[in-house]
Amino acid sequence: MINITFPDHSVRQFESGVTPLEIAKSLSEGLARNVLSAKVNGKMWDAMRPVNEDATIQLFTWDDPEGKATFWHSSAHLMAEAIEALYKGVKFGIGPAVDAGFYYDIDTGDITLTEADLVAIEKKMLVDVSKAEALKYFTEKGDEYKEELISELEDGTITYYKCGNFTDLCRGPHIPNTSFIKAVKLTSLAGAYWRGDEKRKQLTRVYGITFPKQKELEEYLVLLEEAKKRDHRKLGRELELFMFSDTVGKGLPIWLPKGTELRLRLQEYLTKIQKEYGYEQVITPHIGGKQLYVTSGHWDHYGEDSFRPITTPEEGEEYLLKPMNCPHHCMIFKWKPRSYKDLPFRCAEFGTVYRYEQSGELHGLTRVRSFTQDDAHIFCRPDQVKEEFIRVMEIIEIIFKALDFKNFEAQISLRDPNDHEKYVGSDENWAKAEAAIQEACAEKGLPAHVEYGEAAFYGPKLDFMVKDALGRKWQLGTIQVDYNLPERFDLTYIGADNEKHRPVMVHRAPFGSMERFVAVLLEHCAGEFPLWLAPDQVIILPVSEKYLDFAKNLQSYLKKSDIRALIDERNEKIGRKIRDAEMKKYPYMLIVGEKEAAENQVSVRKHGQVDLGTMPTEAFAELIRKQVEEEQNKR
RNA sequence: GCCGGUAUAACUCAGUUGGUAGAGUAGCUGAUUUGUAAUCAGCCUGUCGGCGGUUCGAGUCCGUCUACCGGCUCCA
Repeated sequence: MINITFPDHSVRQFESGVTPLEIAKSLSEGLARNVLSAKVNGKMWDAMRPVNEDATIQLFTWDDPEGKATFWHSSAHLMAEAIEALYKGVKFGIGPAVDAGFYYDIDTGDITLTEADLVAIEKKMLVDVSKAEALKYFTEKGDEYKEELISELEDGTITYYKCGNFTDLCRGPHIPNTSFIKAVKLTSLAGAYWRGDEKRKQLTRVYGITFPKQKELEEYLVLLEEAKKRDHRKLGRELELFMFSDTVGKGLPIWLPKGTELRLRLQEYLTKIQKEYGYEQVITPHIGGKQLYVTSGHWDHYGEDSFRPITTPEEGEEYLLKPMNCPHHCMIFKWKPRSYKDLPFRCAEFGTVYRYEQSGELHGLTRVRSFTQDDAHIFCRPDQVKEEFIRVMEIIEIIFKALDFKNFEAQISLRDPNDHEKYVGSDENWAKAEAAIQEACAEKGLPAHVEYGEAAFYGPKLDFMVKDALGRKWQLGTIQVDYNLPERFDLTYIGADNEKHRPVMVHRAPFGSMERFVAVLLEHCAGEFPLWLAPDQVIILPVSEKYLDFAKNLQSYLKKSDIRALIDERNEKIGRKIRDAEMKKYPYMLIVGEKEAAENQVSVRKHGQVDLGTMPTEAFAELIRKQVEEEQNKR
């Protein structure tokens, strides 16, 4: 007999060799019907795999993320089996579960899969299946991808699965029976490099998702449609915030008047906070001499993947569109001798930069070739680094709070421990910089996960990652500790000992870029901006043309009170004006007719709500002022 | 850059097996003067993404380029 410990710490005895499924059955028939996989002593486990020793056990169903992962992983195998049956001679790479569904990377040889094939595969998948074992199979079959994976596994740890006629090398676990899978949707086809290496062969990746009930698939598809409605590219056009033009060039966003209004509000807000935090604003040119980037190391690292240098016609001098602001700011630091008493020097700029992003990477406002960073560089003494770092974290905290960004992930981006070639600077400096970030996070109590290989070439970063409407992760805010650029630019300050010392740089951008931030903000609020940011805060709706004069007086009064108001002057009925104003998501509607004009009042209607009643115009202006103040002070 | 897909009016989309393009919305004009989510009538709108080819004839078939969409790779 063995002792099985459950998550509630209760212990029960079972025969050695008992399976999780049998354990579930002893608890309840219903549970047994729904168990997909288990965790035994911390290891993922098949529901039908015997347990031979004392163990703690967790049982997973569709309601657990682990259960879903098992379900989808098995679905990937089911799909592979269907593909193998339909297309002879295809070879299989990997087929894992992902956040929403699964994929399988496949070498299809001479065959090109198209979307029509996906339907055929879906059908085939829902026919039959079972499970068993085998191994030399892959060599005999000549599947070099699986062979490579096998060769890296320790002997005795290899498990593999057979699914109908399809046999796979796999760590499992799998669901007890593929009849659990009742609904299949293969969602997309894509190329994917084998093992993520661009130099190796590109396989065909098939994405899909499955469910235990047809209804759940339908609900998922509806949810997807809803998410697409929040797409910032769609909302950006509908709300007239920004545009692109093939003639201007791809990846070069153009901010329309309403989008500019929104962006300026964000910039104003951050500028105010930065003043409180001792920043000084600067402005630098959009181009810089090539030598600047040779010195910084950027030319070495990105020169080939940048816009080509601009040259002067007579002298042939080379200038680069600036891809970042730090070298310019270093020159500002160098401009005059600095004393230890002057530090930290916090140099801020909304700096527009230009980067040659691969054409396939461009994506709405989130990945562009020209964007404006809410950039700043803090030049400080080594003993000030941690405090300065924490003060930047505070600024990011204030901003994320003001905008209700709750679901961000903090990521500590460190060097790739296996590839120091990619980075500049001494190990000693890197160690200091990486330690500073980790200490600051610990001190601030910020939960952050470490990601290796994600550092900038000159230093480690703390990145704030946020997901968009479709679950894609984007880096917004970033703070970077840099011991290297001060050395490369030979920056110095005079210390209390009257000797020269090397300052440390902190690069930071709370929004990241105005473009990406606005994109993610748009998707988060689905275009319903908080009042303080809305390009148009109030729309005045005259009941008929007779009240246009009153509406115009009201508008100029509101504008004097620093409230952004417009008038729907169309010759339409009030119901129509309200409907259109609702669809444009204006935060407030003011309905004015005979009664209001006579008494200098306004009837207030808030977006998404009903009639809020009538109030004097002064009272309304005060209400707006108060709400804006509250929204900006959620510290 | 790579793989797959898409491209028809300002927007959202129809357009059979090749026979020279249509709807709704928006816009414009007029009537109506409106009280909390669509008033009515009329009018206008296109190099069918560009270029080339097949054909008596191409929005439709083929090639190519461009842009966009979904991924991969990259992201100072």
